Amino acid sequence: MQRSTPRSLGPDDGPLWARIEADLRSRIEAGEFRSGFPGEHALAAEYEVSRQTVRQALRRLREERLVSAERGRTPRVTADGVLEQPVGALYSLFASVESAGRSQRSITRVLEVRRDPMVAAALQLPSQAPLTYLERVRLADDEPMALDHVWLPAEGTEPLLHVDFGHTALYAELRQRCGVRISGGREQIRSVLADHAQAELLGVAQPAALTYIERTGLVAGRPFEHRRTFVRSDRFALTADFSARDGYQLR
Amino acid sequence: MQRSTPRSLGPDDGPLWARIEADLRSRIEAGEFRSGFPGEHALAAEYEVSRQTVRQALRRLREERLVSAERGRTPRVTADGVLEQPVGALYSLFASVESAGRSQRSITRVLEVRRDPMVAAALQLPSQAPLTYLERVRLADDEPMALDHVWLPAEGTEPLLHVDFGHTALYAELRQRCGVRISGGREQIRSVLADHAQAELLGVAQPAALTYIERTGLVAGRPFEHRRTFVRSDRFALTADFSARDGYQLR
DNA sequence: CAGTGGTCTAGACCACCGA
DNA sequence: CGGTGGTCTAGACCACTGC
Repeated sequence: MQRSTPRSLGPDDGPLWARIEADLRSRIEAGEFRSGFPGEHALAAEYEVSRQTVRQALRRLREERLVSAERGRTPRVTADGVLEQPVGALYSLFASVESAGRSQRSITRVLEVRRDPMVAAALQLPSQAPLTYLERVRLADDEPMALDHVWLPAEGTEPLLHVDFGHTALYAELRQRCGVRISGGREQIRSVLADHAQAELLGVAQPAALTYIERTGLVAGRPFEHRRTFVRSDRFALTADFSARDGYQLR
Repeated sequence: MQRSTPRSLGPDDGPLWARIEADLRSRIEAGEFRSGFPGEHALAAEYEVSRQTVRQALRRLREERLVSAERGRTPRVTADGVLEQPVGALYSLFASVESAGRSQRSITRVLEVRRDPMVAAALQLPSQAPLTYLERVRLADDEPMALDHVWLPAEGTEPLLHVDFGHTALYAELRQRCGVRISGGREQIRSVLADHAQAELLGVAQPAALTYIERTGLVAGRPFEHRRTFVRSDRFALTADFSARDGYQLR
C-alpha cells in the first residue's frame, strides 16, 4: 500500500502503458482487487502517469471483459469467479440449446485414468503419460445431442476423478478444483459418418452425418486439453456472423 | 479544399470523433484519398480538433484495415482496389487450399437468371423477383472440392452473366463490375449426407458426409447474396483459433 | 531530411450511477 | 452528492520511413 511512492514496474523494455497493463494483469491474477477495481483516476495517481496512459493500459483488459467499465458504475474484476468469455464452436452449440429453453445434462460413460500414445503426443506428453479420460453423452431435453471425449494430463487433474459430471461443466470444475483455466486453443471442424456405436448412442439411423469437432485447449500456451466431440447435425448447427468490423463471431 | 475554415460535419448528436469517423468513411467511399490518405496531424488541422480525437476517429478504420497506419510510412486507403479483409468459413476453406500450394479453379455448371420463391424470401425480395444464379464445382488441383450455389438479385448484377467464373472470384467481380461490396453476413454450418447427384459431382462414394455452409451476405445491411456450399469433408476441414484476447479466428 | 504514427502529459468538462 | 468513465485540448518527444 504505497501512498506517496509510485508503484514500481518491470524492465523498461516496452511502452509505459504495456508495462502497466502487464502489472495489472499479474495483480488481478494474484487476487488483488477482489473487492473492487481502482478507477482510472486512482490508477493514474498510483502509477504517476496520465489518465490517457492508464486508459491505453486498460483498453485490452476491457476488450477482454477482464474488468468491467461503465460510466458511473464501480469497476470490478469480472474474471474472478465468473465464467471467462466463452468462445468456440462447442460452447456455441451448447449455448444455443440453453437459449432455446431446453435443459441440458450429461451421462458419464467413462471417467478414469488411461494411457493413449496418440493423445499423449497431441498433449506434448511422453507416450505413456497417464491421462484423465472423460467420456459423456450430452443430452438436450433428454434427447442425445453429442458424444464427448476429453483427455487431460492426469497430473494435476486428480480431483476431477470424483466429480459427478451429470450437471456440472468441465471448465468450471477445472478452474475451481484444479486451478486451471483454459485460455485459448485451436479447433478443427469436419463432417463425418457416424459409426455403429456412435449411431446407437446418439439414437440416429445409419447412415448419418455428424459434426466432428476436435479441440486442443491451451493453458499458459501449452496443450492441456484434447477433446473430440461428435454432434448430431440433424438438430444442431453452428451459426456465425461475420463483418469487416468484428471479424467472425459465433452465436 | 477549404484551407482556413474547418470541415463541416453532420448533426451534433454523437461524440466528435464518431462524426469525424463517419465523415472520413463517406469521403473514402466517395473516392477521395485515392492518391494518399492524410496523416493525423493534417486531419487534426483540417477538422480543427486535437490529435487524440483524430486518433479515436481513426481507430476503427484502422482496425478494419480500411486505411493503413505504420510509423513512418505514407498512410493509404487500402480498400480501394485491394481485397477487403476476408472472413468466413468459405474463405477459410478455399484459402487453406491455396496455402497448401494447390491450384484452384471452377467449372461453371449454370449461370443464368432464375426465379425461386424460397431464395427470394431469404433475400427479402418479392417471390417472383428475377435472380442471378451461379452454380459451380470448385476444384483443387483438378479434384472436386465443393459444390457451390449462389443467388443474387438480378437487378444490378447483369454484368455478371457474361463473366467466365473459371478462375475469377465472385466477390472481386461483384465489386469491379457491379460496384457492390459484401460487408458482412451470417453463416450456418452443418453436416449433411451427400445425395446421389452431389456424390457424383464431387466424386465420392455414398454414403458420404459433406460440410454444408449456408451463407447470407449483406450489402449496406440488407441481404444481397444467398449461398449454399457443399464441401467434401474427407479432404477439407475448418480450423480456428480461439482466445480470450482475440475471440474466434478462422485460419 | 521532413513527415509519419506511437507515446505521454496535465489539465478540463460532462453524463451517468449509486448512496 | 462524489466517483466513475467518456470525451477533448494543446502541447511534447521520439522511432521509424522514404526521399
